[in-house]
Amino acid sequence: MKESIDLTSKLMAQGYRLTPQRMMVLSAIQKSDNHISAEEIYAQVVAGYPCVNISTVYRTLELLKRLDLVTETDLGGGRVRYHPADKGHHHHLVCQECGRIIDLGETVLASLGNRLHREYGFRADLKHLAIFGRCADCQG
Amino acid sequence: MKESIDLTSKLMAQGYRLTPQRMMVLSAIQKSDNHISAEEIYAQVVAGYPCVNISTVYRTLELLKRLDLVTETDLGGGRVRYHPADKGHHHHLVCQECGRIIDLGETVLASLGNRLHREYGFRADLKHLAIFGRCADCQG
DNA sequence: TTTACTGCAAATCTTTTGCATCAAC
DNA sequence: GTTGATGCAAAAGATTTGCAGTAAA
Repeated sequence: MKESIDLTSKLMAQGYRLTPQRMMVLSAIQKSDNHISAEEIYAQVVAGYPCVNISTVYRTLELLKRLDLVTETDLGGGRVRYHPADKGHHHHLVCQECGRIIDLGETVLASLGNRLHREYGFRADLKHLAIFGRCADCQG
Repeated sequence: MKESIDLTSKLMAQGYRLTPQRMMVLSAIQKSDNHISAEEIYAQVVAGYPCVNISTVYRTLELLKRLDLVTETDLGGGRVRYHPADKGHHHHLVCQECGRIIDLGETVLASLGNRLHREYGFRADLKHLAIFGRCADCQG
């Protein structure tokens, strides 16, 4: 359980406390094979510990983001999703038809990033990029 | 006033009515030199016609999108912006530091789109893409 | 005159916040 | 025992909806 060691040490290092709620939120994110929303995390946590409040989930997500244990991706349409930071950054192709999320390898957008920097002086945060469209299955 | 001819004919063609509210919403979007939010549109419209309600603005935006008179762009973080469809599609670089929005020409992402289609079979809707990061001025 | 559109108020939905209590250290 | 974290409830912000009155055709 590398991630719980990470959590413990990162929390301790900055004077935060290790609470069951925090462990459960992190664990829910680690367990999900892909991107999970705040509501879904809440549902998972409540299943094991019913009296947890959703505001705690939000506060914990805020903290875990700050500690770089989870990454937040804004998939548009108000859909904010989380995934473990240690699973690596990746880009997302979001199918607007079926909602499927396809991960792109980190390298795919590298040349785009370089070009944006060269031509616009813009440092793109391509880690959190979501590209919308239609996946192969949904093209009628 | 090409756009009001467009509006009139598109409304008539489908049995919709031409109301001052609709004209004012469209005009606010046309006048804005860039991307405008629902609240900003509302503020503009109210300035000229105080009793307009914001729900009418939202309903009108819905209609104008359906009629392809305005384009909606989700810039993330719950920021949805509108711009005239006839001003052409473009991509956006969004500075997370100062909020500035830089438009990219349509061609910049063409090769990316081709690659996504070739390698993933994914038809990317790059018209509405927003890329986050830091603009040249905000890199400390 | 018909019925689509509007204004109003209330409802949603998601996320945030104030505060008293509770528990990790 | 401290004081940071939690649960609860209420607030906030953005958007949607039901409904009765209004006005475009």
